[in-house]
Amino acid sequence: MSLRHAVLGMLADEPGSGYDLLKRFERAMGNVWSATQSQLYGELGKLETAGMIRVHAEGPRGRKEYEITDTGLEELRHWLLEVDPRSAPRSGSLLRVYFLGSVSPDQARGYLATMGEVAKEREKRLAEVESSVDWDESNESFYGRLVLEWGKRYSAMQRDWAEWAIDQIK
Amino acid sequence: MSLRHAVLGMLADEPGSGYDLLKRFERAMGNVWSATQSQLYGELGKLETAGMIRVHAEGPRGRKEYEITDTGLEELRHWLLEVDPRSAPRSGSLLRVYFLGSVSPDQARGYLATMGEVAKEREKRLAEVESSVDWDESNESFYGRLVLEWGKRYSAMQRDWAEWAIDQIK
DNA sequence: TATGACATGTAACTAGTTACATGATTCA
DNA sequence: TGAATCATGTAACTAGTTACATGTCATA
Repeated sequence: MSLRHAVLGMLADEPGSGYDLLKRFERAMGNVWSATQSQLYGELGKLETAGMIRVHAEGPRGRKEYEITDTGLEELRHWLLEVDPRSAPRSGSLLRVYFLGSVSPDQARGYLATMGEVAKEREKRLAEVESSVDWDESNESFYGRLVLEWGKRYSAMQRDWAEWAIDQIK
Repeated sequence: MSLRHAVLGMLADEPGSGYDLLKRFERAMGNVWSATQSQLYGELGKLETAGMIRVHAEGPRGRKEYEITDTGLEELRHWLLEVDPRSAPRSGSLLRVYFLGSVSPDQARGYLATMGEVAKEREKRLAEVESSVDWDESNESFYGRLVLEWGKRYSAMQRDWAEWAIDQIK
């Protein structure tokens, strides 16, 4: 149950409405987690019921701005420090590679080439994020940069691997 | 819906029972996808109803050995070649990094160190798989090796990144 | 005044997890 | 004969997706 913790983490950085959080998912955090609008509003409701967040301001158009409570902060820290971070790996694109024996070598190379392209696009997008975000001295910026660097290394790895893999298919 | 395709892909390599497939998930494919026993048997039932697999032999203890049908092979190829492989990224361990500002620098370093350890364990496990599997000339072996190489590169990247990240925290 | 961004919610579905339940076969 | 492994299934739950539904506010 990580959406819950993503929401708590974002609200620990700064309060915001469901709409705000959705933007933040799309923008900075989209690389490592995503959520649909529907799921997000549902989770906000549950977190409020559980006393982990509370409405601290209301705005126009029914806007409800949430902030994290002490209970919520406690839950966030518990998750960060005491819950085993290992999770079931789930990579659809790598899963496909296993089964490329079911198509022709040319088609297999084509698939791997697409994987390489996707990695390149990702690198490009991350470079844009890097230059467009104004990195201040906040914790959010600091750890955000660590995650960004991870994304860059990951994309580069994937690109190199895809090129290598294409060469392996005679 | 990738479990369905994982099952089709495995049965395209060779027929097997639910129990067999479960072993294969744990063993070779665990790095990129996993499934619970419960989910697997459910999916086998649905695939049989859909005419994508069929029971081709029965054994002791109610064992049902499935094989893929032409309809199933068609579905597998469709998925491999025509379905956009991009999927929502979902990395719980990286998500946590975003929020390390909510704990002390020491605790943050501790978390990153754990990530590095996990990567090292993974490298070790993959090395064991590499030496224990008998890599023949089959397609399954060939593409399996590509995936294994990906895992090795991924783990090495993660380990290096974790070491770098720890150094960033003053 | 109409368009686009802001803003929230619900219903119905698919995917995945955890726990329970049962029984057969092998082999030490 | 007892333990490990083989083997399948169901029930109840949580997580995530897609589609629908509604309305407000700013501004061009």
